[in-house]
Amino acid sequence: MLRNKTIADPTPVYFKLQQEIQTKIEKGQWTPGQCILPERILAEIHKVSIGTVKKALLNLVHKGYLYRIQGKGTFVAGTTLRRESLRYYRFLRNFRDNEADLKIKLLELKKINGQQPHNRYLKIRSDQNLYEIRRLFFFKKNPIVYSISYLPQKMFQNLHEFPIYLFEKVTLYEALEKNYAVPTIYNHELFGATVADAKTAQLLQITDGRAVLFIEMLSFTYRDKPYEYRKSYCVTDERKVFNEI
Amino acid sequence: MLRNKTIADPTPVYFKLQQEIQTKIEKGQWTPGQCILPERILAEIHKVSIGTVKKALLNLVHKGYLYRIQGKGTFVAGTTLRRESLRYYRFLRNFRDNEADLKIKLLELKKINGQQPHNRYLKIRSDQNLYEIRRLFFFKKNPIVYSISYLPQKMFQNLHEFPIYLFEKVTLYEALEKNYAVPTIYNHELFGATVADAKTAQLLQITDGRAVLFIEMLSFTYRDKPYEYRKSYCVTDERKVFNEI
DNA sequence: GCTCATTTGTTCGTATGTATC
DNA sequence: TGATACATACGAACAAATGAG
Repeated sequence: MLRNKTIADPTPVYFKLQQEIQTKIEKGQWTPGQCILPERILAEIHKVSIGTVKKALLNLVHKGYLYRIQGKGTFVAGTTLRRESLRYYRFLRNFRDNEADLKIKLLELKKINGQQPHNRYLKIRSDQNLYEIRRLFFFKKNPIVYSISYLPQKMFQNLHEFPIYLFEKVTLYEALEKNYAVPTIYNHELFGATVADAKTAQLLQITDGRAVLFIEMLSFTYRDKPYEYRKSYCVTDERKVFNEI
Repeated sequence: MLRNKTIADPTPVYFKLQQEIQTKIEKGQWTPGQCILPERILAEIHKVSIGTVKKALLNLVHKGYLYRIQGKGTFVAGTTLRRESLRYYRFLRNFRDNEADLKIKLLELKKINGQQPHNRYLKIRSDQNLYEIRRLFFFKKNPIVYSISYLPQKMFQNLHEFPIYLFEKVTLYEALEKNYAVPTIYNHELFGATVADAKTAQLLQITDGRAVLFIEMLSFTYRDKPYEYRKSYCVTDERKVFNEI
């Protein structure tokens, strides 16, 4: 057992181990915060050297699946750790402004029939039904964002049975990660300017026909699976949407 | 010479080597595309093991400063390699659309006095002068973006002496990287919706007072030094600005 | 506060595989 | 084919952080 590699399979040993662990995390068999087996044990089990185990684990640290604490152990990471490369909106007046603290109000959560282009974006059949979540975000009592989210019912069963505060106290992605083990890996966004329609203008307390920022967002979880399509209308006179690349 | 570490300096050897190489690249002593010394030689020079050199080099590969080709060598990377974590705008109609190919027209390049908030954003004194670059971006003969860039004169001396095509054939960041060795490391952006003023509306060939997407961008090079402040006005009825996070 | 077992972090050295020219 | 350079893998030793007793 000096060499686990054969001529037929050029896949490095560390890579196989790395993939094995990644899969366990993606399937939810190893959950965020959990301490995994120490290097030494993993090396014994897989009959490889410590160095090989180290390489596999460090690669997964780089990819954001694990984090390590010297003297304590190796742990499964949650979305928050990967969030340094995943930025959600912040609202600023200018580049030196402090971040605005937003309050969330849930307007409506209901089941709706599948529709286009939503289902196409979510990569589900057109007859699959959706959850529709309408929310209003406030900055100091003033509404500044109105958003409508669409999620596959099949993926988030019984979402309507959760208490309302779940959607008002934490961001949607935090709620979904906790309750459905669906971490956000990356987002796609489209930015545009549009004119507020009557309903949106009323909700955002602006005059009908004013220019608002329109953002379409598609959020992806593991294996490039889209799980949320969201449309947002933002009042940007005072505060603009901030993005750090 | 068994251990290079002393009690007084707990900084790992690989980290010092890593920083040394990174500095050489940042200062332009080692330029993009250049092949650096092989592992073995670096190990001899610094009197460390191959493994330690490897660790330093692999970290810099991960940070985007180097790339390695088995059997050939280790090379200094250009901005393009780091660009996977640095996205510039793309224009799409929807999430499944193909990217639009834009043509650039330089409207004006002139020296102007320093002004606020520009100089503050660029972290330069208020008496330092600027270059102002006005450009128009076309998609199939139709203007869709009007942008005004501000750069520190001191940092880009003789920029006005470059031929016009430099600003029309390649993106501004490519031109700056090539001619001034100023690679883009990250951007900050502010998105908003606004109403086109008379001049902007005329340039973008839209009716006065229509909603346009307004983007403010601050670009940073090494050591968190801002080098460009840009304001862009985008027509987004057909195509929206795409962002991949 | 101290000791000690555990765990990760760093460094070394060696051998072999594989890609490039 | 051979020389060179990077990639993988092994094993060993010690440093440094953690937490329990």
